[in-house]
Amino acid sequence: MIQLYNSLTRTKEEFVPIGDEVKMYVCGVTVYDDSHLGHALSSIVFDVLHRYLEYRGYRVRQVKNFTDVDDKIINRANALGVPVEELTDKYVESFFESSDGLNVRRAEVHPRATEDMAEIIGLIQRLVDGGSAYSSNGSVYFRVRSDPAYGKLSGQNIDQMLEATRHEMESGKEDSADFAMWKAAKPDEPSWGSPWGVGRPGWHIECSAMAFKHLGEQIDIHGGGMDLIFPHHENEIAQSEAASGAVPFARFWMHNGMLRIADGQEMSKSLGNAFNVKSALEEFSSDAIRLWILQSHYRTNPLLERELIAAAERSMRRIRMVAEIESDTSDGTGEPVEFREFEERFTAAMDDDLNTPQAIAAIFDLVREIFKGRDAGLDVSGAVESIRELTGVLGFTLQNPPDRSGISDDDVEELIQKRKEARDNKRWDDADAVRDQLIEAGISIADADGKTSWWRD
RNA sequence: GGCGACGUAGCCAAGUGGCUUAAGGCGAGGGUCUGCAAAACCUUUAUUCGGCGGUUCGAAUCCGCCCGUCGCCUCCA
Repeated sequence: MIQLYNSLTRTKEEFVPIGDEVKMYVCGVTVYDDSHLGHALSSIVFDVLHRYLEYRGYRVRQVKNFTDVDDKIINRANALGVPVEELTDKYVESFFESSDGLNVRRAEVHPRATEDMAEIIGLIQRLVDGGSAYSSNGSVYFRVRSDPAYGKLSGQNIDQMLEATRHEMESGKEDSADFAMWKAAKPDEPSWGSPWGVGRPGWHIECSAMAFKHLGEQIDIHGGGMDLIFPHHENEIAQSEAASGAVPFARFWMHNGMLRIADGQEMSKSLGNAFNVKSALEEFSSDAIRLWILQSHYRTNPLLERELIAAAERSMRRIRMVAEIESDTSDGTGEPVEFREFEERFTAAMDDDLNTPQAIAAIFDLVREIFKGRDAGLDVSGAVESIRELTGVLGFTLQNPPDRSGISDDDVEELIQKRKEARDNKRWDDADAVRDQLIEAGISIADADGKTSWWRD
């Protein structure tokens, strides 16, 4: 039984999909810049959920959107003097490059707001017709007080929220708590025709419209960062449920924690301290980044520090080495190493609200068993195969980290051969000189069973 | 002010009433192996879970207070 924490009820609940296929919507990114490790965190968490649900036998249809019309995009495009579409195309592509680099599987659908404009306008129309929204001066607002359940996700009360901050009453709003679903066009902005005049969609409505279009009016899982709980997801719930009458819009609301940066501040784009995914991938393997993230539970706030990713890179080495063992012991003469109990621990941990730290602990315990089994001459092939499968569920590639040494594989092999000759003739000083040369170049070597293995640090 | 999260070894981080006299990883010390290393394995590194009280046969886990850190309250994954 899979249990997931539902932000809506604030408890862990048994996960049972509504239909044959798990319908999962995850809030994607606004495409106006390269993605940073905070986006990577969210992508990796929901990628692992996607993979794990499939591992447990579910079919999954994941939708992850791109917000490609919004103030930040328009401002950035204007600042750069490029057309909005050119900017958004560039960063959609950049997002995919980063995701691919992190071995995040593509969602089944990656819709863009501007491509689903008909559905967005249609949904707004339904809300206007139903009385929960109203148009005013070419804009359309959601009438928040028409929804008695408003605030159920964030635990907020409308009046208390309004007390906290002084709001400029936007002209045309009935109530300052109301939010825009359609914004009347200003000069020089991208705009679309609508029953209320030319304009563009507000932020929240696109997710409701795209979820409806690509998944249906009631979905199993809706995910995103914790920072989206209010107002974004609160508004999505209000709109979606008001339009469809299907309650709840999403059975499970899942929210990943926010990255912490080293000085204790929350990472945020507005602080300008984003750690770019592509530059991280130049330094570390995707596995190291994933391990660093997945060694914390997804609802906590992982600490972003270079040294912690470097530590994860060292940890990955153990797993990679064990995953490469198979050929050495394929004769399988000894007793097989037991691995089922580790798989059971892995599954039990993952079933419990995706407890990846515990699942990873089970993997490391199995790694130790395999090394011990290998040294004792046991048959480790099944256990190694198990390691490959379990690490695959977590999206590890078991590929080496990026090469920063500047030395080719052939050169390394050649030097190792040279060292072997020296060792065969017991010219230890010569052999050690070669080893020092390799270490200097960022290559570590290990002699075992008459063979020398090597890896890049 | 409202809503919420957190404080576990040098560092990261699970565990949330007895199965744990606290997983796993990184780091560090000792040992086995090795020409020497490395890797691997063995072993040591929290009698204790921010502090003080309370509930209980029993608490890191529940309750209260206090100290400290952080997030959200209409930009944000």
